[in-house]
Amino acid sequence: MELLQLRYFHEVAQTQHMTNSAKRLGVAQPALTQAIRRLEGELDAKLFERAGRNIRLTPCGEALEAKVAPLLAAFDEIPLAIAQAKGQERDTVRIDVEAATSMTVDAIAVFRATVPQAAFVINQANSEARWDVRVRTVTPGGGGKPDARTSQVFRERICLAIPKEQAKGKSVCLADFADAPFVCLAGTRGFRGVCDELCLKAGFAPNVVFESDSPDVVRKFIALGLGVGFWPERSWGALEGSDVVLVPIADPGFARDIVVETAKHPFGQKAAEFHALLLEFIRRRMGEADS
Amino acid sequence: MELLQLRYFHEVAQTQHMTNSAKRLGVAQPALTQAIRRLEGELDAKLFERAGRNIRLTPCGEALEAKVAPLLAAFDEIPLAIAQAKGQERDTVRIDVEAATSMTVDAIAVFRATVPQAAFVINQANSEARWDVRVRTVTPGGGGKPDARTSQVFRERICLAIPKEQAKGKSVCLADFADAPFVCLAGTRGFRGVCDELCLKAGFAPNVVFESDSPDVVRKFIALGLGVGFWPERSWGALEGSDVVLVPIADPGFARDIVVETAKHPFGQKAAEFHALLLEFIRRRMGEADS
DNA sequence: CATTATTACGAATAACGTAACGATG
DNA sequence: CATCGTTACGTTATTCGTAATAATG
Repeated sequence: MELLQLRYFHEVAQTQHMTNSAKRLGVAQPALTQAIRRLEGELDAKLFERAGRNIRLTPCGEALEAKVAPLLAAFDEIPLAIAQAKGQERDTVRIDVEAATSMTVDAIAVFRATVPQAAFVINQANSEARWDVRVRTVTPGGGGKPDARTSQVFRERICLAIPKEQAKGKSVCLADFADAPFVCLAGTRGFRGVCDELCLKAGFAPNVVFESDSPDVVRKFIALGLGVGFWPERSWGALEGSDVVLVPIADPGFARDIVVETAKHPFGQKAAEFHALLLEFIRRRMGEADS
Repeated sequence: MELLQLRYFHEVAQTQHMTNSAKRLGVAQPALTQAIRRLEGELDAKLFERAGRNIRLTPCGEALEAKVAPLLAAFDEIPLAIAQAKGQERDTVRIDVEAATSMTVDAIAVFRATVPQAAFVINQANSEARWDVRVRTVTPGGGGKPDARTSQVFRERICLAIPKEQAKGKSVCLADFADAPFVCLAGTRGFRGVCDELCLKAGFAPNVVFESDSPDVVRKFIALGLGVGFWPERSWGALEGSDVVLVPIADPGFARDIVVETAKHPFGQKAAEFHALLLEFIRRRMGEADS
């Protein structure tokens, strides 16, 4: 049961005339007859019957025509739908955000104010899905391979958020917090993964008393003084609560790289524009930039 | 854009895996790749893109899948729909009724009481449409060719309906009604055609003062005594009104044949049963039967 | 006898399968 | 190096078109 046969059938069902339909279809009459015959054989039902010199739909043929007509119309819409999808895609930006979420959504808000017709599809660390722009975080020296893709790296220090009264100098040593309660993000990738990796290198094992997969919750716990926690210097914004301060860590290597990647080949015009804006946006907020 | 290509595409879109899909489809992997490539070429859009070792739907591919999936499901229903139509047709009787309408519908009522699941499709003298049973009327000797099809003929006299006081004998001569007002059916086929033909043969020209395409209206006019009119002896039933009588016509040839035909080949079981009942029904009402 | 649908047969097109290749983790 | 997708090429199968045949009014 091929699509061409059904198109032929539909045409003949409308005109109830082989010769005329053959002309309109641009094929020879025998080809039409054969195609109809094949269809009848596959469906095991007579679709037309002779009525004098002409032919006429059988009841089965009428049933088939009722089924087929709307389907063929739907098929003819497919190329249009594809073209629309292709056109729409030019204004769609697909983002895979694994870090720096708040900065990214802020950038999106700014972008949409400038380009209202832009559409966004945002996944969180779902590497299966397609993405035009991706924001990840890696350890500075570590396995973070910048990849063959165009990428841009911003480095920032990882600080420790501690109660104000414990802040004695310009920086702190982790060893002083061997027994302190830690509040951490949950999960293995992103910021948590970087912190775990760095602690491992420094030979330090934080006493994690509370975890959450929401940075906002972690922020609140730290702000309430319930524990200390790692905190990126800038990208997460200032900590609320006046009795908590952010101090650099004296131990070496406590920093992270935020990597902004763009898909290799095909990404729409608006994705490129957004990428440029996102880089500028992050650069301004971070105050420092490295490639 | 062939149906097979779309089936292949649908399968691959679901698994996002060429090799597995090829196995499930029972074709070689290269054939799958080629089919997808052809489809992409026709639609002028990339449908899949490489994601590492595997492949992934592009946005256009997702749009196509959304369009195609329900259509393929609908196509798979076609054979079932045809089978249903074929089965249902066994209990459907298609009738083309050009004469003896009241008797036919009475027969249908009787038949349905016996076989409730039977369905009827009734057209009035629409020879284009398909019919299993056909009821026509022809002049006895005339061009009415009983056809190669199985047919059954019932002959009845055509009488004249006249006011009772004018009825002087057992029959009347048309010449006596040369100036009488006639009430006739409109149209050229059926009973009217037979009457016109017979009058022409008899060298008689009725003075038609009123025509209607509805036998019921004609019946009323005659019953009210507004004119005289031709009336089949039995098949239209008795005339209402006690001051009108039905008298035979002395002029020769005033009769009509009611022809019941059955379609040559394919008509369902119930159509055959109804045909038998209709013949018996008419035979009983007419009192006389000829083949 | 003119028109319409069907059958027969040769030719062209397109799909498939095997094998070799390229890419990727 | 093992797996997956792609390209190359020879083979097979299906479909189409021309011509001849049958049926119908």
